[in-house]
Amino acid sequence: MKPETLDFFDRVYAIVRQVPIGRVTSYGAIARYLGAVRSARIVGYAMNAAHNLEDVPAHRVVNRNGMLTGKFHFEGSKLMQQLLESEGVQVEADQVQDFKQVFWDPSEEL
DNA sequence: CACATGACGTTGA
DNA sequence: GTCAACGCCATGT
Repeated sequence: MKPETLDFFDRVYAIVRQVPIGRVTSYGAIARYLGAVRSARIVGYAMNAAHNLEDVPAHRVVNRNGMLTGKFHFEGSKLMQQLLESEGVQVEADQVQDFKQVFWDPSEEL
């Protein structure tokens, strides 16, 4: 692992950790906040790496569509939805309901 | 060193 | 409005 990359990952983790309960954010929003608008995919990659870290609630991070794209990467396919619902986020068909409301933009609220 | 892959996003048809 | 293709950048082989 390269130090610089770790820094990027660390930044992503920092943002995800600061996501309020009952709120979700998107990979692109995080990438944009970090100034890496074109690295939205890398954010997802970071989540994959963060998969082992308990401090990083990856379940609060969804794609721009509000769809739980990474649910398959969790232990159980339903775990992600379960966690979100447990926090008060309505999820249906692997999609966050009222995504516009629960959406948390670090660039605006942080 | 070059090729293929991926928890995404944007643009064009 | 939906669907397909391209681009971006880090990782793994």
